[in-house]
Amino acid sequence: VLDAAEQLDFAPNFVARGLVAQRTYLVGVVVHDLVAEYAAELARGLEETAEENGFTTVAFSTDADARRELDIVRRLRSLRADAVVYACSTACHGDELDELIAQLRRFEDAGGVIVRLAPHPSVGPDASVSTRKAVGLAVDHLVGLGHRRVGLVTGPEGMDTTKVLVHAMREVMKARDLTLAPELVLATDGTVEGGRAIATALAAQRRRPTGVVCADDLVAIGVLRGAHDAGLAVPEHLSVVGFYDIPLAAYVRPALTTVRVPLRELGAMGMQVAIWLLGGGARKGRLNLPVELVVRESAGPARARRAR
Amino acid sequence: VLDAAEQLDFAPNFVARGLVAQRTYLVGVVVHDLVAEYAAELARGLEETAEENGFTTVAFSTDADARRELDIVRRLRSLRADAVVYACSTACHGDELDELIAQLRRFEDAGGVIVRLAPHPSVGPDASVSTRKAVGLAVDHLVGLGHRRVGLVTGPEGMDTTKVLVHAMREVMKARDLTLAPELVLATDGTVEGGRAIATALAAQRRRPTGVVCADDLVAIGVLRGAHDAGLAVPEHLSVVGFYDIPLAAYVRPALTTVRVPLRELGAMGMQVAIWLLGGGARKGRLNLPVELVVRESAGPARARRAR
DNA sequence: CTGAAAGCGCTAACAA
DNA sequence: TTGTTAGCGCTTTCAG
Repeated sequence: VLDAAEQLDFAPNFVARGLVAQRTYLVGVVVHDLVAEYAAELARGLEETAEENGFTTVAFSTDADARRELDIVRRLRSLRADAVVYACSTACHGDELDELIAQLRRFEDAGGVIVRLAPHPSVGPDASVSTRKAVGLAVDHLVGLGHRRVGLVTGPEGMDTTKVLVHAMREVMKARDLTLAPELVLATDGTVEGGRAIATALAAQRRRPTGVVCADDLVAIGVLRGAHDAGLAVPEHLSVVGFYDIPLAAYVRPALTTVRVPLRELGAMGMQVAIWLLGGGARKGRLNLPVELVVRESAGPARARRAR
Repeated sequence: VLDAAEQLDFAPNFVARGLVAQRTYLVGVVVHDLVAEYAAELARGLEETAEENGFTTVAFSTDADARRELDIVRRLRSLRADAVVYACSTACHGDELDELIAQLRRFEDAGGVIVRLAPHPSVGPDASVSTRKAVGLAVDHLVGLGHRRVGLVTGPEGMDTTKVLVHAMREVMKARDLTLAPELVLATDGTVEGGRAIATALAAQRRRPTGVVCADDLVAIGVLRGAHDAGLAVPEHLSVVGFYDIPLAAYVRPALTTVRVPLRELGAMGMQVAIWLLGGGARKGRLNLPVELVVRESAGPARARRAR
């Protein structure tokens, strides 16, 4: 019998197995946008360790849209995914947030495991990096280069990640006897285009920062482009520091100085936590992965600017 | 009863439904690397229309590795995915290719649907763009700018996509009374770094092309960087044309002149074909989506070069 | 038109 | 050890 099975190259039906075992070996991965390189890196890290452990990942993009986000949890519930790992913060507010929390609770009540790689409503991440440390690295680099007026280019206002970032930046600046004036917090929609637009706006400003740290490398690349188009030389007139160190960061011009986040490892970590929890393990405290400054070309010494 | 269900926000068990319906509503998506922006765009296109039709996509990256590729088909068979759409050509050769074909046949024998968005062993794609037309657009642009020695930067040798590309280029050049000399076919591993490396090599060459068309935008961005580092100005000393028009193409410097492929639409198309086939529809001929040249900054007029 | 029963492919518990 | 059976949550069929 077994020989026959082998000969036919029999592949056991995971669906049926899942039905009886009450385990589908499916784990959902939710990101804002799979097209963003850092999200894809994270997804790959998740996929790799999932695969090594017999799990299959199913990725969903929310597009930072609350409705989509809600739909996704429903689908995950329908699929009876064993776990879901959130690689992005939520876009839900008010009623939608309540709804999301309710759905998530139902998911957990049904035995589902949730792990967070980003801040989520009233819950910190299970694994992440210290935003404070990362921002500290960026600011120290800039300050070391003589910058005193340093700004922060953020993603969408209202997102938890943005709030955490702004807060960390404020703290870090304060610790260095610098202040993050309100006009130094530059909000964007979190896209490359948003970065480009903010750089254009910056170029027209009289008292602009001499250096900025960006919420992520994509936005930073947009800033690079916008600055160039507006005749603002990087790093001579504006220093920019990115976040994540995506594969392309070393290839743009000027090459991006950025704070490296070990995205693959973070994904791997997240999946390990999910598997551990699925195996009945207790939730441990937050795991922090190390960050590291990667010095390239986009940040340089501050130059005295004369009044126009 | 229904009221109670609604109140409990009941989510039907897709797994169980799949068991009886012999439909899992799962469709596999296989790409070389989800981190590559064009692959992610394609995946998003697939995901979107899948979702609209009640299907869920499960993405897998092969890393252009034959073993992984084989594993993926097995998993897909185990999962009883309704369909699989190949967004990349195969990395299998010889025995592995035979094995792959056998696995694929078993998948189909079990009622699975396969759709191809890239050339596959002895089978053309179900939906794609005309490589010839795309290459023609690129070459015509370069020729129109006065280039006569134009090279081709390819992905890995041996891949079907590479073969198709080289063949198309040869045809196109011939039709313009130009020849694609062997030394004008520059093979890379298909990564950004590969592009950078080839540009470095090019810079050291005496009789190098004045313009190159690249297998994809990522490689092209690598070329941009490598050329710059080697003191080769783009487009003054070297014109480069990319392929796909990924979101970042407009933001690198110089902004990439490229042949736009409607990746989202292609993904949507692919999923529609899969759904059509799943519904018992007959396989139609190959669907071709339009390509379009996007002129930006990386290709410029050819300049007479004096012998060194 | 509503309600009971059979069965999808597997696993786990039990019987031989 | 090996073989049999019940049942996972649904859908579909058939009887009421």
